[in-house]
Amino acid sequence: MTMPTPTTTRRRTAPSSERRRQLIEAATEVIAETGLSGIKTSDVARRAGLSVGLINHHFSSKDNLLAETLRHLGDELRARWVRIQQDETLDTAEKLAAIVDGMFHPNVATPTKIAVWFAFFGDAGYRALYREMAGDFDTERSAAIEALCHSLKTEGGYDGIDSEALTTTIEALADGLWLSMMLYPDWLLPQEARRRMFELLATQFPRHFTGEGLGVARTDRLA
Amino acid sequence: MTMPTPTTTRRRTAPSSERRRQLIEAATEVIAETGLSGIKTSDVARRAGLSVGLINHHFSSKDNLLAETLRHLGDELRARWVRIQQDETLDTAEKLAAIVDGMFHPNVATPTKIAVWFAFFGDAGYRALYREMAGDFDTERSAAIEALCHSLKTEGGYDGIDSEALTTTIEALADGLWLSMMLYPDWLLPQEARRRMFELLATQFPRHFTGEGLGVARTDRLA
DNA sequence: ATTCTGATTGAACGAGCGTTCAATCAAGGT
DNA sequence: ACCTTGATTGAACGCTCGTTCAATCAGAAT
Repeated sequence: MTMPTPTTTRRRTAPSSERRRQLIEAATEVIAETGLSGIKTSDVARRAGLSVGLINHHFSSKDNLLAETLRHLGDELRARWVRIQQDETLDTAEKLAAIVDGMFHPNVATPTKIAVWFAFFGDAGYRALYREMAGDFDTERSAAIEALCHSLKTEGGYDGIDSEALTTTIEALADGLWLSMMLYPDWLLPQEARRRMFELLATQFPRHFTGEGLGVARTDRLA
Repeated sequence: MTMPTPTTTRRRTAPSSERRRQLIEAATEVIAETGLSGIKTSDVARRAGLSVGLINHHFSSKDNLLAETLRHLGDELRARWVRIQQDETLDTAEKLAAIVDGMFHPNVATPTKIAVWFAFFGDAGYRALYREMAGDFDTERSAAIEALCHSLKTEGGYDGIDSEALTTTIEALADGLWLSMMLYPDWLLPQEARRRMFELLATQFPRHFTGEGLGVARTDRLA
């Protein structure tokens, strides 16, 4: 029935979903390189190897393409997080460790993606969009981390822990480490940043964490 | 000699330095409101109550005005920091506390100013400019904090402190708290953020700090 | 008063860029 | 073969700014 694509010829048409993916990927790279203030539709099109008209055909406007780019980035992070949340085989400390690992995973904490996050954070014109798209996720994740801290406190018999305050600190430290990685990528590597996170956890939950990760010998099972 | 300015009439000319100040202030506000991607010379001029021509007269270009705006913000922070560094009456812990206080001082950690910092961080097109202008200061301050941590470690008899790692953590936490204050200003107030900083210090140097600030009863002497 | 200097204005200009759309093409259905 | 549908192209269009500059003005000096 369906003809196999002619082997050597590059297909000149593709389903909408693939073109959208290509354009979002190109937009991601261009935002990381030129910033939201400098991005041009012609640059994105050239990067994707497609014509400018396709942007408006598949996204109706440049602004919409940017919005979808942000949404795509958020979905990726959310999916990773949901997978952790729903994993019944993980105990409290393991979930917390998995969340932290997720934030500094090589597929997430790439220079390009971090730059795009901060581009949307940093530009007041797009910040409303960010809050609209990521705000719910931020608060959900916040609540989850707080619940985990609280469980660890009661289960582990830790006193004097303020779960809410600690959650703020954990998230802020993660954000700040991301910023450092972006500004001085040669000076702070994701691996090192991850260690700073676990050192913080180790000061609060010394019987569960070390600077390396989980205190109990256990390899990461999560991608 | 010099005529006193006519009392009720608003002066129609002013020295270059004052106009520059006015325009930088207006630019700061407009960047915070519209972002670097949305800023227009006409908006800045209107905000300052002056005409567009003056921007090019006093700054030669929009880009240059933005660069000077960033420089002005940096100078302010630097001045505060230098004053602390040179204050002979402060001991090690006091200096560290003063640096932290400086980062969350009401004149520094305003929503507007934080937004401008992140605007320059976040836009790849201006990030080179940021590094050029603030990079030296960043490394100087980093070195100073590390030296203070190291002193506190030896003077205070604290073991197992990695001054370099701790410095990274301190700075990253501060940056991350700034980000949280910007994204969710109603949820995280500077006062609260400051407390998170001192709680971190208290976990590392418990005989010198509490979550409130310096462990030894002592009011801030630094503005 | 007159002149000189530098500040100030804002309309006009022109480059840059997002968007449109008529024409073309690929591929599947009949 | 022919038709239909949807993808694709990129030149052309028009709007949005950043910049310029001739004209005006304020204030000081002579």
